[in-house]
Amino acid sequence: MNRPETIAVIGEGELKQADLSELLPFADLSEQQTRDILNLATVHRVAPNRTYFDEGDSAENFFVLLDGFTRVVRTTREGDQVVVLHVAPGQMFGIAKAFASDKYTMTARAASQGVALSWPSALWDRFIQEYPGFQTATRQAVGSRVVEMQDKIVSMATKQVEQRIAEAILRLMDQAGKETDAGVEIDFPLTRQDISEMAGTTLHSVSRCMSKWQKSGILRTERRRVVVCQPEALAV
Amino acid sequence: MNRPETIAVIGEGELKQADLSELLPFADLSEQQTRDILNLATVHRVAPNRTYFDEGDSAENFFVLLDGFTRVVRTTREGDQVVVLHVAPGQMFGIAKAFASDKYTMTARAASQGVALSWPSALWDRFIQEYPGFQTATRQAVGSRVVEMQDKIVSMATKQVEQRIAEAILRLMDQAGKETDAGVEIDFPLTRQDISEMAGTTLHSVSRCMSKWQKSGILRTERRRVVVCQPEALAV
DNA sequence: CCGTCAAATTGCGCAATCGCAAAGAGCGTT
DNA sequence: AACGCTCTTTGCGATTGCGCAATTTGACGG
Repeated sequence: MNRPETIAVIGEGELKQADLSELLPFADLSEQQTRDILNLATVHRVAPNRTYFDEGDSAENFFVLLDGFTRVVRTTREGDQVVVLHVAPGQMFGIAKAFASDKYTMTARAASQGVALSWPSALWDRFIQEYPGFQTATRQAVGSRVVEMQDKIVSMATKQVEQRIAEAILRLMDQAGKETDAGVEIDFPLTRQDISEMAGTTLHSVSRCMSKWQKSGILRTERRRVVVCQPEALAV
Repeated sequence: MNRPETIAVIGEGELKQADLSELLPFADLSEQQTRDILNLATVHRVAPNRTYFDEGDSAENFFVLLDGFTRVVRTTREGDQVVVLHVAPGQMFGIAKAFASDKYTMTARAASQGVALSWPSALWDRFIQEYPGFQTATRQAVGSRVVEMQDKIVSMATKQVEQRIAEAILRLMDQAGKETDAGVEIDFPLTRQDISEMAGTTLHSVSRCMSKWQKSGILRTERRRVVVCQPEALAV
């Protein structure tokens, strides 16, 4: 994995080509190309729980996440939030252009302090034509997100709450797992409410489940922190 | 809407450009181009409940549905089927190429007798380059299906079974509704089991709901047939 | 060090929905 | 016309998971 923090820390003026070239969408570019792309980019730093963009906004930009995790969320008329998918560093999001849409259909909310680059949507087609890896990267982005959504639908249709919670945690582990001596820790603050929004249930059920797992030693939790000790026990 | 049956009925040798040009992916083409595309196409006729392709198959072709309805389905290890989305005539499906994938991730099963055209996936990139409408059409196809999946996820996470069943029926109405004097009829055979797979519930719950609706005059059903009399009553 | 607030835990009752089983109905086939 | 098949209906009991409320815990700011 790339260490995108370096970009974030050193600030816009000093963005290095080396970093960008590790991002999938911009692989295999010349130095000059990389520099051009960076010159067109805007850097966003978003505090936890704030949004990169909101559902219904006109889709002026597309993004690549450099650091932090982002939840892509939909809010119902009743005010329930549902997490439709998760974005990890290195991935694109807000790619309405790939859907021939001029509005974002969901809200992108930072799960933890986040850094992203964005470009005006008007550049989308130009990037596709000029940069060979971009087309492929967008397809892969779309593909993996479609698969993620499929899995979620199947899971919600057929699995019980407990299994769905387990799946949500396993997925977070994959995306944001950090090895520690006690087990794999999920690398950003995570409330029961957050998990319930991913699993499509209530925070109560999540709390009960996780208490039970804590008792049997499968995982350990403190406030907003989760460490998974026995991932096998969560997988069905 | 186009009347794709004409294509189906008259057979491959006589496919007419006029029909193809009404399909979104191939809008705005010259006669010569249309002819070229048709020459490369294969016609598929698929009986109800048979598949165009199966989950895991290598994605050799992409399809455009001409006639009939198709369910795109995923099967769980336990054997439960979940309908992830529905394809109506004129739409593309099996577009693994748009997801940078070389395998189908789902099964496409004909809900009713169906006719589709297919092309080898190898032609995908060529079509995108050569035919202006194709790129846009694929983006729209992907976009609308992503939205459909989003809606489904939100719906399954927040709505009760009864509302989900109602939504499934309303969606079918939109896609396959045929006006009759009694109301809008869904234009292909549809079992309780089918509906339950769409709504993510059991056929029993579907049966109960629909009996209730039948009693209050909201809809009328016979074996495998559904006529919706008061669509407003189903919308929340 | 204390006050305040958000997050997490837990018990209890209830409503929704599943699962099973049995019976009935419609349709095509022989 | 009878048979067999699939689809449908319905009742009932078992569970799951939700909703509410009270309590506890931990973090943060002053």
